[in-house]
Amino acid sequence: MAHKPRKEMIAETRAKLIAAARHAFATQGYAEASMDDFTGQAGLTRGALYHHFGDKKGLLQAVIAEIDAEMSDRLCAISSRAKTAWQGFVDENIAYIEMALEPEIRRIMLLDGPAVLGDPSNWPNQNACLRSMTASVQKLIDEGTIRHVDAEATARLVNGATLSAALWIAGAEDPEAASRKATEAFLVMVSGLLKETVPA
Amino acid sequence: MAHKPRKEMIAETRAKLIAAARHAFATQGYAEASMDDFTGQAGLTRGALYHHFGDKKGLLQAVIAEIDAEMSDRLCAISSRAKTAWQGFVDENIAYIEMALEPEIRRIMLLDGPAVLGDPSNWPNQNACLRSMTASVQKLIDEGTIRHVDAEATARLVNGATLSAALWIAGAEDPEAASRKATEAFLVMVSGLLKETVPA
DNA sequence: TCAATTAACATACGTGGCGTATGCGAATAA
DNA sequence: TTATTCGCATACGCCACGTATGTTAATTGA
Repeated sequence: MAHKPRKEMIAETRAKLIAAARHAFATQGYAEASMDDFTGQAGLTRGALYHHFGDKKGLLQAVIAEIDAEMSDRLCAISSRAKTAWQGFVDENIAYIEMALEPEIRRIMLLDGPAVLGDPSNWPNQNACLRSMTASVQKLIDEGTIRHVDAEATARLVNGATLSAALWIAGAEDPEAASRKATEAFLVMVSGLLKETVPA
Repeated sequence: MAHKPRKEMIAETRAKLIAAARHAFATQGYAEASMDDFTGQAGLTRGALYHHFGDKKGLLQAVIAEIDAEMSDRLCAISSRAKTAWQGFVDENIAYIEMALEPEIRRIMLLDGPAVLGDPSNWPNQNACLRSMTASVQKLIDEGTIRHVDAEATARLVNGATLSAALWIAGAEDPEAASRKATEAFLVMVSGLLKETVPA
């Protein structure tokens, strides 16, 4: 049985650490996740972790970068399927709410991430989600669908609204009902961005 | 020099612990704040802390309850000064953004609080801010100023938007400009809630 | 009024988690 | 071949948290 090439082994180690940490962070939370525990479950030790990621925060950054990329992919796929840019914008935000309902994303991206690394807007090379959302808004401005507002500020506002809605729904006694209410209220609110009355 | 009555001594101990923790949490963050350190600075030990608050989380809850009450007071004062309910609603949200720019509130209420205690909407007897915001929205619905949306969902959405805006502004290279952009975009967005075109 | 109990803390102890320093084998470079 | 770097494991010390155990003063109750 031939051994794998060295480069592959290293990449595999990194991947195993990220996967183990991702699972531990999602289920127990960042603070409660013991590095000894989840490195052990990956068949490694903290030595490998410190070598590759520097410290616990560094590993969290790597986990966040991975999840962020996945979220961005999913959002892009959704908005690209829409017939109009506006519908794509709306779909993207509804999808964001649904993603934020997934425990892993809520825990890591919305709760622990900001607390440990600071606000997402200061994360250097990730938050592809925000960039994608900003691009969508800019597109709507350029094609004249919505009013001439600042794209980045609007993207942040809308994103914060959906995020907050998701947290609310997740904790609600009746998530189904909360989801419907939130979606409806969201559509009404963002209709203020439109130049003319909402077409749909 | 007569000693103070017993009840007062106890209340004083609690107040000293909360004040010391509040300062430590705000400046160093919840995770980095050592209980030995800030109880010592208050002239006490961890024994007093565990007796009164159970554990570190319990103390954080007390700190959050205090700050939440202060924020609620400030917001109520602002909205009550406004000429119309809509103007009060807008003022309240602008004020919320400004409050969220204060490092103490950002750190404790917006970053560490949710990470440690879970989302604010699940906090039992606090988040008076949210209740006050919900009441404002309900009032606007009742008087026919805004469309018939769910008050709580709308309050959450709007609050999340302002929160996100504040975090963005705080981390922006040019906070002044960011603040102006965010405020303008906010006004445009929430105008979607109005039944008729924005009066101001 | 005088035990007995409880409240309000302080002290002491054990444990676990983190970071760093060190070691070691394998791969690469010289 | 030797030297050096790389990839990881092992070993150590420290600090912080939680708990168990005092200790003193106030309160109860008979």
